[in-house]
Amino acid sequence: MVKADGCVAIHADGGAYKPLNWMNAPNHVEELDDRWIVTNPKGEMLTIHLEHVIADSLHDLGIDPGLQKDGVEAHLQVLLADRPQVIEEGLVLIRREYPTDIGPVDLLCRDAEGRTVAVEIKRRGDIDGVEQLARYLERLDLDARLVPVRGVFVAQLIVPQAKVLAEARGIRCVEVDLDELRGIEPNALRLF
Amino acid sequence: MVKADGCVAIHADGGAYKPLNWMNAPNHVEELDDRWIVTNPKGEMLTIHLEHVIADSLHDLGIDPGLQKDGVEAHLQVLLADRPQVIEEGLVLIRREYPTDIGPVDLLCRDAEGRTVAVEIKRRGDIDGVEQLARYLERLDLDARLVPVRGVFVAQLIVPQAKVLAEARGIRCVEVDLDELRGIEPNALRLF
DNA sequence: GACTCTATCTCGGTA
DNA sequence: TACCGAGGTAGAGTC
Repeated sequence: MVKADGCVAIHADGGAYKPLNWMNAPNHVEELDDRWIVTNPKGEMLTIHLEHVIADSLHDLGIDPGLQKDGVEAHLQVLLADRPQVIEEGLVLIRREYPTDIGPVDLLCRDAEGRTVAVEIKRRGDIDGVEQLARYLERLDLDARLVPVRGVFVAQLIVPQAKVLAEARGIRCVEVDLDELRGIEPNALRLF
Repeated sequence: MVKADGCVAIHADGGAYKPLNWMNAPNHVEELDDRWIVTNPKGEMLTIHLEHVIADSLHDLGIDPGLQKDGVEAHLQVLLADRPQVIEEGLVLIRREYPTDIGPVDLLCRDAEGRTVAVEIKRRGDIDGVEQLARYLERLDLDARLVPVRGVFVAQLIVPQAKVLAEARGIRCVEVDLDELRGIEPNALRLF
């Protein structure tokens, strides 16, 4: 299996997920008739001899949408989508996971003055989260139906550097408390 | 990726060899139109929602030939095939990897008295290695051209239990030193 | 970016 | 079979 970044994995037809052998990106794959020669900048080399070719196909899978493992961010998103006024008085949800060509915006809303607001939600608000939101704003500003769009960066904790950067980009920062949010959840499941 | 044993791995198109998510065998894959539901006896469930199907192919890759990672046993075999007298004075190689219907014998030799000798080589000599050689001897004794065949069990280290079992089976044990063998190798590559 | 710590770890070795 | 230790660890979280 050769992935988009050029990494190579040789799998057995069973057992664990770990390949029999592999080469991580970055590397260079030279495809000859009877063998592939994979080399990397470290000077390592892997030669794969091809006995029989049963299938050989190539698919462009586009941009990796990324993986969301942590349920906290998703939970925050659900809670805030249900109660956007917690972020800002008068805020109304347009749609959750609003798609752009560089990925989905967590919440797209409209504020009390009818202006479009893009909300990025993180568990912990770091600089890269601000950058991400800034990129989304750039894309959204190309849409005449939405423009002008402003951004709100929401997290349980926002680090000082992220706050500074957000301010410089004209992005508002809001810190929310997950437990408090859960507390005002009307149909919250409770064990005790 | 679904392997022959039924295990399932969901890979991103880049990065590491580790899947984003997976289910090890044994498990059951229910393939519906828009999703796959993987369940295992432990009661775990993984649902894979299919947004787009770009490719879907199935290949029978036959029996897994297994993987040989450790070069030591192979190296020992090459060295000893070249110099069988190290195992026993007067020993002459008939052939390496001599095939039987239950697998190949590492070395088939003839001793000073013209008797056939089957040699099993291991890095570490355990009981199961002795058992393996005993099985080979049983098969070889069915061949009128070779009979009677005796066995020699060769390893860098032979554990006491294996020695006892070998003696009981009339199999001679020989411990060899790989470094010493390399030392007498005539064309050995040397860095110092 | 460097460091630390976990893992549905995986995998091999040994008693 | 069970335990123990290393890994081309990988990957996430933290500072």
